[in-house]
Amino acid sequence: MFSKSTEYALRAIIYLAQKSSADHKIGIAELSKAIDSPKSFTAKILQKLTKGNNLVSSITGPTGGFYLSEHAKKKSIFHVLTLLEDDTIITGCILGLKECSEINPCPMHTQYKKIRAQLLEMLDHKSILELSHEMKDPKVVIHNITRKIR
Amino acid sequence: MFSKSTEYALRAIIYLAQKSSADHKIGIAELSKAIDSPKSFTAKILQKLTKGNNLVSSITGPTGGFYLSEHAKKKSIFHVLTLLEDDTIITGCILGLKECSEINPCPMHTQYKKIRAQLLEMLDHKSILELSHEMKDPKVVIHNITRKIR
DNA sequence: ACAATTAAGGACAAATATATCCTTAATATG
DNA sequence: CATATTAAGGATATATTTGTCCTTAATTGT
Repeated sequence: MFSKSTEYALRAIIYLAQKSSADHKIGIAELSKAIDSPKSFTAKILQKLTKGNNLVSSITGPTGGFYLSEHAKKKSIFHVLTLLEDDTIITGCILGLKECSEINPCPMHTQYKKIRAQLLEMLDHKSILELSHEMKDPKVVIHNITRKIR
Repeated sequence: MFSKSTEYALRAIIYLAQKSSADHKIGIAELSKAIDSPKSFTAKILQKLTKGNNLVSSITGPTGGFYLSEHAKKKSIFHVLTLLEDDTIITGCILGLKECSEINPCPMHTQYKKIRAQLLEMLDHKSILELSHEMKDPKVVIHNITRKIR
């Protein structure tokens, strides 16, 4: 479905939405451990999201780290996807045809467009913050676990 | 959504379902042109689908080529996916978590499982043949076109 | 000013996906 | 049998994704 990069990004963002704020920043060590992702690689991805796209905020030095502004927490998952230029799932043809459209659809177009609409709904309807609230339930996880919490 | 390999495979299969039979085989040249895919690469993918998985049939020599048996045409798109070992879309977590399940769901699990069910329905409900019938409509395309057919 | 801490950024390494080319094997037809 | 045609298969090339490592810059607290 998504690339590893996108998966790590989404997990990171959801974790940051839940745990971080301007006066409680999260270091890459804690973050990558919490979401079970490769540290340096995740750092790169976060860099991308801080750069021009001020989705993620970051501060260097002691007590520094990453956090999401309250404004950023209101953005949708879909918004994050667009920053990583990975929205082919929503805009592209399921068979990879460039010209597939209402006028000249591929054989799966009619069926797939319904699912695509729901995918977009799922990705764009809730904010990152709302989504992170799922994690108030202790059963809900954002990392690969060994023992299951019931 | 799918890898290039899978996209080519699905387009090829749909084309073969429509155009081929045991006594009308399609050569790789015609096929790759018809579905607008790299010839040799597509040949490799078809090889995979002929090997143990007798989904695609092939005959070498003059009048040879690829075709789908009537039995194969009754298989679903999802069946093709499983042969290419690419069914993570159906079985995997949208955030890439290994342990994501009903017991320990990721924050998107509940929403995504509905969409996943519909994806599976789309991929598994119709046969390749039924799907290829869509192409009886001249507007429907399986390749990248330059001029649009209305 | 100094030392410690943390993200930024560059360089590189490894793995995987995508693609091409050439030779070989099979088979139909004259 | 000879020739032409077609897929099979191996070797290799290229691109992209994923991942690591090391140095630099920024910032904090002493």
